Amino acid sequence: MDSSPEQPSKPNNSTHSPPLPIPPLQVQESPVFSYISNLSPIKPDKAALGSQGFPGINSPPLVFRSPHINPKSQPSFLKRPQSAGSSDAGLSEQNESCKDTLTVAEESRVSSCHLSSRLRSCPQKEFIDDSKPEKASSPPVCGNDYLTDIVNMDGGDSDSSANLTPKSSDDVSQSQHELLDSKESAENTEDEDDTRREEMKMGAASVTLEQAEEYNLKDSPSDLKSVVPDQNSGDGNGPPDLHPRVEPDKSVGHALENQSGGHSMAENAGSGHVFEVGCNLLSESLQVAQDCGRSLENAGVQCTESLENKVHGHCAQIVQHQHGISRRCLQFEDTQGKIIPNSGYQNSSGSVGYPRSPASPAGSEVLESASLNKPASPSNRLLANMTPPFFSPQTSGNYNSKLPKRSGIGLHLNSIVNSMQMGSGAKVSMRSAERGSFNGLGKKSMSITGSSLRHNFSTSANVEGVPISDESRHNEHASDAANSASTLSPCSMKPLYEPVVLKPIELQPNSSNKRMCTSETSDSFVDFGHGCKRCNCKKTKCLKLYCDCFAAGIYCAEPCACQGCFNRPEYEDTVLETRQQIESRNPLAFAPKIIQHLTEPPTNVCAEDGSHFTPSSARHKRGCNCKKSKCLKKYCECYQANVGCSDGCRCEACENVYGQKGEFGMIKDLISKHGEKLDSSFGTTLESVASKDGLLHNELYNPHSLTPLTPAFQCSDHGKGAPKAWLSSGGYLQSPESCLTYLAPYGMSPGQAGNPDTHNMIIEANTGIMDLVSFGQGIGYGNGHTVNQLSPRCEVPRNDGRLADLPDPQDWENTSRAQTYANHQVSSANSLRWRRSSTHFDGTKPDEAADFDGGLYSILDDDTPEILKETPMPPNAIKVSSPNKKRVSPPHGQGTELGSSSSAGLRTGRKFILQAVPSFPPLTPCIDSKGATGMNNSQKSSSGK
DNA sequence: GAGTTTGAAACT
DNA sequence: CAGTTTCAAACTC
Repeated sequence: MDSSPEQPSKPNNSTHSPPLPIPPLQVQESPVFSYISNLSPIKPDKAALGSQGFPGINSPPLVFRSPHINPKSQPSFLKRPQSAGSSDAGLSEQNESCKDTLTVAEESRVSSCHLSSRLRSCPQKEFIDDSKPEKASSPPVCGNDYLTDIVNMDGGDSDSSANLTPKSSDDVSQSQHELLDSKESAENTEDEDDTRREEMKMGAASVTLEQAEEYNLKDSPSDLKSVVPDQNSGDGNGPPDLHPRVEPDKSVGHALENQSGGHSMAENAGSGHVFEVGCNLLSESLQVAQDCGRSLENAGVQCTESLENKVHGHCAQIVQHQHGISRRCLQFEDTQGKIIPNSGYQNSSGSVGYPRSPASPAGSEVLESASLNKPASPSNRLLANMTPPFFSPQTSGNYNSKLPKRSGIGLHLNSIVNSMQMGSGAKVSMRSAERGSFNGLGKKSMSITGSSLRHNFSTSANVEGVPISDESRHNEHASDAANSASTLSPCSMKPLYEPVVLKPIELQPNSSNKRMCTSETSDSFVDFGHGCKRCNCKKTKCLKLYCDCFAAGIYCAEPCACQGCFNRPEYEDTVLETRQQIESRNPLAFAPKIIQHLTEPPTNVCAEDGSHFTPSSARHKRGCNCKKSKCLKKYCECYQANVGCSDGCRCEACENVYGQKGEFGMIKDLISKHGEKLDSSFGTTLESVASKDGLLHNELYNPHSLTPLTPAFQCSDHGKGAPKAWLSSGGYLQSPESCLTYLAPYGMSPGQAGNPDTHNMIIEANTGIMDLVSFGQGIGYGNGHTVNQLSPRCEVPRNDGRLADLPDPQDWENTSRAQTYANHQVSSANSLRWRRSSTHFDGTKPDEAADFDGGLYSILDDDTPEILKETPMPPNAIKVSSPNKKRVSPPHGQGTELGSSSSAGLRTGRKFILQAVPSFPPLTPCIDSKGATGMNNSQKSSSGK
């Protein structure tokens, strides 16, 4: 702050001894860097290294390419996972073994195995982090542990959890023990299994199992889809459609890895899905296991004990791997003290790119989400309470491992991580969190997380820290961008963080989560760092948006070839001031440029490249202005982000392979149509729902919901392919602008909790449309809610389909308060930002925004929030048909509430959310079956309440 | 590696 | 708000 806005100039003038003695290395190495690197939009390629996040800076990273880094990193990620488990192979084997072993008698075990395997895949990566932080203790059972944790967490809340966990947990525990005992035997058994497999020609059986799984998955509501997509995306296998994921284990693991590495963003979006999916998977897994068992039986497969043993052994091994990973993570944390999270971050970034980009966005998100789930940890529990709905068993099921990790993640880490998602940032955040330093601790770390994080954290802290974590992350990211400059005051940061941070568990988990990524990423991380591309600024001192590092909210690091760089921790004040100045001019300046609308399922094909990324889901906020590149070169931001061009783009001769201008319009139309329907349906439902404050609160406050949502978005984005998109998506979600973070909680939690299904429905059904609608609704309230609403979390659907997932009323209250608080803060801060953003979008092109994607964008962005707040619903929004908007903003006069008070906003948001839920079902039909399923759940929840 | 092209960011 | 300039990345050679 010392530096007044002018300071930026200082750098210029003052020579720039930019790099002062500050050992760039430290910085770079510092978690912050990793975090930054991840976050930094900067090219993921090399970026990771030294980037450090700005204290106040948001997580612009989303927008950035950093995610791309993933590609490079991906390998590392992949390696990690692999390494972790070599686990992948192990998993696959395990899976197979599980199949083999699936003998009827052990269906339960099998289920656990499947779950574990699935989880494992994810977990391994994620787990690592989580496990670390939380504890290596959770040892073995990886997935199981997670499950157990989750179960515990969920406690009585989640029925599904109860259902799932019990078996899984028990089985797992047993199997784990057995496995552990028989580790040695396990290897042998593996071989045996293989032979037996061959002998048995399990093919059929396996096929049946897979089919069953797939079937289950497919059947499973949107969650499954979401999950599947994510995974797929992650793997790259991705069945074009949603479910590609039949291969739960590997796919998940890969997805996670990949996501973390490159797809993170897309996957993040997916991650949200993942959570849901995870939940679904859990339930499904159980079913699948049963089915498999049946099928196997039918097939005449005979599972010998040896097979079982083998399976268990595999599981145990996996677990061990995880543990090992976790240990590593823990060690890192312990030794480094969480510093390392960077690695995770990077990974994530890599994945996501970041997050989200998303870090492995997906992975990171997943991890984060997992961490959320982790609630097991003390703080986590709070989260758990919150999370249950989201993470509840279901999620745990698949992602248990993942989730659990997160549990620990707690708020800060998560938030940080999220912000970092993209990468290194997480580490930084972690450090800061641990240090409690946001206040003062490493500027870097603080800087990295930036204000956004702080805000988020603060909110989270207020909230109790628990729930927010994940959400906070997203929020943070989102908010970060907005807040980054202004809000960031460290002071706020401290308080917020400390509370949250203090919670060791959470932090660790977070860290772990990140780390998981990091741990995995760590390896990759290094790669990233090296590979990361950094800025090469010569005249801007790296204090302008020209600088990718700066734009990404990262400090420049060694990899950078910049000259006279002031974008260094040493010049934190200057950096912050500059940021603020820029934000003052353009609140969205640091916001993610790419927004994922819903999540498209992973149509994306190749996650890795992101080339196939589902452009449809993500779009560039402002749109490109290409005239000569035809949007076929990296000159085009849209193309660079692996997203399609939208109506908002002013490009000429657009040939964007990810999607050309016109395409988006169709979506709008659909949305508008659907919107109308939704509106009508919502109207009734919403009102009815609205009455149910509890739900609303839950949704709003449900932190879990928050995080999940964002992830989903992220995932949806590019997945792997597009770093920026990723980031953007992830960031987007998170980005303050997106409001998602804040809103996300709303939409996500409440709505999700209540309507997870609906969300899914929505998302799946109309990815684009749905988003809009949901956004509109969400926006109305909270702004970002829309995102959340959209977020897959909704999908997460509790197995129960119950809204009940929502934390206990008390918790909710607390959370709600916290959220409200956060909301206020956020809203206040964000509101401005959002408004700004909206002005941006809207302002710059109000019409456009409304019209085309803008609508979406606006919605997604913060526009909606503004709208909601101020009411002036953009015509578009209305057009969009988001009934919510119409009703919400203007009519009820709630507008004031929405705008002003978080509570009001929440209420409205709740209403919206609820409405959204009901409405979706109708819509869904068009969209996807999934949506329908989701609807059912959501409806149930809504109706039930 | 140097130079050109490109489009965003910044400025007027 | 539009137009111009500046900037750094992307691209080409």
